[in-house]
Amino acid sequence: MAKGWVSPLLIPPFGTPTAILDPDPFRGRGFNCTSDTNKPMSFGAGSPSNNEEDRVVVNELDFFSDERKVTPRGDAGARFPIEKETSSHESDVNTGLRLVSDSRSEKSSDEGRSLSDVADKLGRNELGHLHAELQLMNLENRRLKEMLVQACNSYNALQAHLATLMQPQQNNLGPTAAQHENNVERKLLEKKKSEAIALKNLLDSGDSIAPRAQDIAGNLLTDKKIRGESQSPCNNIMESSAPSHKSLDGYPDGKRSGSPIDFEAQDCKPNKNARLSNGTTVDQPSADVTMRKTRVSVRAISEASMINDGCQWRKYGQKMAKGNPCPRAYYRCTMSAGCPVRKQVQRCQEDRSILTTTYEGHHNHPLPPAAMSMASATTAAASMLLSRSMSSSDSGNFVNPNFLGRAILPCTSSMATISASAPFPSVTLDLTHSPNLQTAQTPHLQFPFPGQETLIYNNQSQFSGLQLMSDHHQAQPSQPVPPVAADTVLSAATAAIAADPNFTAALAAAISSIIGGAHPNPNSSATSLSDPGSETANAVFDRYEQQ
DNA sequence: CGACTTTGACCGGCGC
DNA sequence: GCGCCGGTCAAAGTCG
Repeated sequence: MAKGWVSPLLIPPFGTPTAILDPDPFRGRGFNCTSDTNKPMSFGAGSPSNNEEDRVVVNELDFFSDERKVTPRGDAGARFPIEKETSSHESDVNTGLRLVSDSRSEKSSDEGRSLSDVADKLGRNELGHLHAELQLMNLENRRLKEMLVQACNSYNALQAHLATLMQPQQNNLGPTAAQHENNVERKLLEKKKSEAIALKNLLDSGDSIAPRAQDIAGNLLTDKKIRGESQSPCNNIMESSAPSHKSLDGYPDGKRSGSPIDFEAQDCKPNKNARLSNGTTVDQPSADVTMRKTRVSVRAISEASMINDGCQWRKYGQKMAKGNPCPRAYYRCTMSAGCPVRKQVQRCQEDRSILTTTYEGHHNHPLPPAAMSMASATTAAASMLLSRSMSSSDSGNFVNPNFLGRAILPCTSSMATISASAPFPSVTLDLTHSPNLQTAQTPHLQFPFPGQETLIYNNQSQFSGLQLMSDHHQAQPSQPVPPVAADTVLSAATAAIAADPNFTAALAAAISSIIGGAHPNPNSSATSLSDPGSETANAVFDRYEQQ
């Protein structure tokens, strides 16, 4: 097997967040974290395959397969199962024919021919079946590629259009028609981007569940235009709704301002100039200096020291945190000089198998494909956090009664954890539970989004997860829509969040769809390691409901 | 030799 | 003001 290729057949069910983890994912592996940065839409997570068609077809076969189980195969079989099986069949048939011919050498040539014909027909039937299946996959593959290209084109066009719209907006203070139009464009842009991400993930199954776990809240957007999109509405929120009293994260007015989710080119310390790798410092814009920190944490089961999230990290420190015998490791992103993104990794004190990864900051460089969905998901989570903090500012608490409570299912309470006591807003997504999609109580959970798309939860297959459907598909229910791989659920969650101006409700709905009515493990704690004051969304909701 | 990790020192925020 | 604590720095060590 060539380096960097992870067989999609080895991906465990989504409901088992125990990741296939690379103990040292970045060293000497030629892993995709540093490659293909110029091909953000390439499929297959850095697969070195020279035959793109084969690779994609294999992935798609995996989507269609009902036997997506952990069945170790040989390398060749994992990458080219059809070809291997086909050649195997051919070999068997040939061998069988030879044996038949040999054993029947004393019989008449007509009888031998007859037997050969029968065997040949049997083999051809199976071969034909496989060929037909292969053609079907190729057809579907082409269709998905076209969809992806279309989504990318729309995304780029909207990006360009948005850039022009952003110009006049900067000169206007109050809400104008241009701003309104900008908001519309923003929504469209985010929608298209989410669609592209979902499609990319659909075609990209060569990844372990660990990055998928981090997909939910792993990192922040890298695309500068998209970042600007995320920043703009947030700034609007800040300007329009920021109260004059103490902000919810405990900081007085004026101490922090600007978009909390935009950390580009800023150090994590708000009042400290970013120090570059060459030792020099650069002055940060005033808005960045007072930037508020937002953190997104992910809890996942991992035996490795660090889960693979598609980015490249360098350890710069380790400390013994108070109250936890496990050391906390500090990493910074090394994919670009001066990238301000940091992450902390710490094991859970109660359960050493659980790894908590906390992300902070915004990448200032393109991400490899494996990290793209993760980035957008985290941006969405941070945006959700921001929107909640802004809308609940007058309550004097970080979480308002609407947070997650209304839209989310009770079973999701252990999935999303928000912090009401941390000095900065944080959200913790607990992926240590084992959602059982097969026992979903809601067989067809559907929630519409602004625009044409609809996210549908489908439990007909454990791996169906979410399907991204357009009105076109809804109008033609007879047309089969290929089920999306389970890992795409997280991207679909991203899509849900990004497509809905109400990030909270969208996140709640998306998470609800992820676990699909699963019953969380009551023995598992959803409390954030780094934040003892964290509480589950439902607990928060209940507490505020009583007030 | 370069990239990376380790680890003690240092810095700043915060509570008392 | 002082001490605690989280976070970062940077020199030394390690590894391939």
